[in-house]
Amino acid sequence: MRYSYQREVIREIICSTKSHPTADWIYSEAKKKIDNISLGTVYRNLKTLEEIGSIQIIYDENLIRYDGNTEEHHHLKCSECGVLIDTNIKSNFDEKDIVSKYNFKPEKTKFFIIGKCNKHK
Amino acid sequence: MRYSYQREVIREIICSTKSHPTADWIYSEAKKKIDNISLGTVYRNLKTLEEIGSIQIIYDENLIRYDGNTEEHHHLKCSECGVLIDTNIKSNFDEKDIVSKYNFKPEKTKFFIIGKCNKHK
DNA sequence: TTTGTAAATAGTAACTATTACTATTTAATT
DNA sequence: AATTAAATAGTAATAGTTACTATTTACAAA
Repeated sequence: MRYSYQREVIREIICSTKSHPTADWIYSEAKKKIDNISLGTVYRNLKTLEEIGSIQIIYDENLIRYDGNTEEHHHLKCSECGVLIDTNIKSNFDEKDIVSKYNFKPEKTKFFIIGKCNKHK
Repeated sequence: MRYSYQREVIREIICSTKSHPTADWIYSEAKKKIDNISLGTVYRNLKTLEEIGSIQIIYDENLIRYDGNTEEHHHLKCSECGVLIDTNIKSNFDEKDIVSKYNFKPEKTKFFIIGKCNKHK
C-alpha cells in the first residue's frame, strides 16, 4: 500500500486517545493538522486501517467508534454518560455447551458490561 | 396509552418471529396487513414498544434489529450468514474485580459470541 | 532528475436509515 | 352524537456514510 500522510495522521489520532472516537471527531481533529482534509478521506482510511488491522471498529449501540487497541478486549459502558472503558476481563462461558446445545462454533466474543462509572454512582 | 391497530400489528409481527427483524422488514410485513401504513408509524411504534418493554432493541454491528424476547439474553452471531441465535447462556465475570479494578458498578450485560452456525462450518 | 503511472485525495453528489412535521383520522370519554 | 387529544399517513428534513470525478501525489523506471 502506498504511503499517505492523511492516513498516518488519522491513525495517529486514533492511537493516541482512549476515548474511542467517532468518525466525526476524528475528522475534526484531522482538520487541525490538515486544513483541507476531506471527510471521505477519513472514512476511506478508517476502513483501510481496520482492514489491515491497525485499528478496531466498536459498534456502541447506534454509534460507530474506533479504537487503537487492536487486542481482543471488552468494554464497560456507563449508562449515564456513555463513556466506554477498556478492560482486560476474560470472557468465560461453557464453550462445549454452546457447541453441543446450539451447534455453533465460537470464534470470538464482543462483550459490553453496562453500568455506572465512578462519576455516576 | 390509546389503543392502535397499527401498533398491535407491529408488535405481533415482532413477537411471532425469531429472526430479529429490522425496521424495514417489519414495515414490509406490516404493509401486507395494512396497505397504507406509514414507515414513520413503524418507527414511532418501535420506539414506544421498546419503552413500554414489549420488545427489545438489538444493536447488531451497524444494524438495528428488534426482538420480541424481552428477557435478558445473549446472542450467537454467525460470521458467514449473519444469523442471530438467542441463547440462555449465563454471563459470568468477576463482578468484584470490575467494581474494585475499574471502579464501575455493573447493571446488565450485552454479549455477542461470533462464530459459525450449523450451516457454515 | 525527469517522466509515467496508478493510487490517493478534495470536493461534491448521492444514498440510506431515521426523525420531524402537518393536516387528517380515530379511540375513547362525555 | 359531539368533543378532544392521541395516533396516523404522507411528506420533508436530517445525519451518517458511501460513491463519483477531476486533480494531486507517491514512487518506480528511465
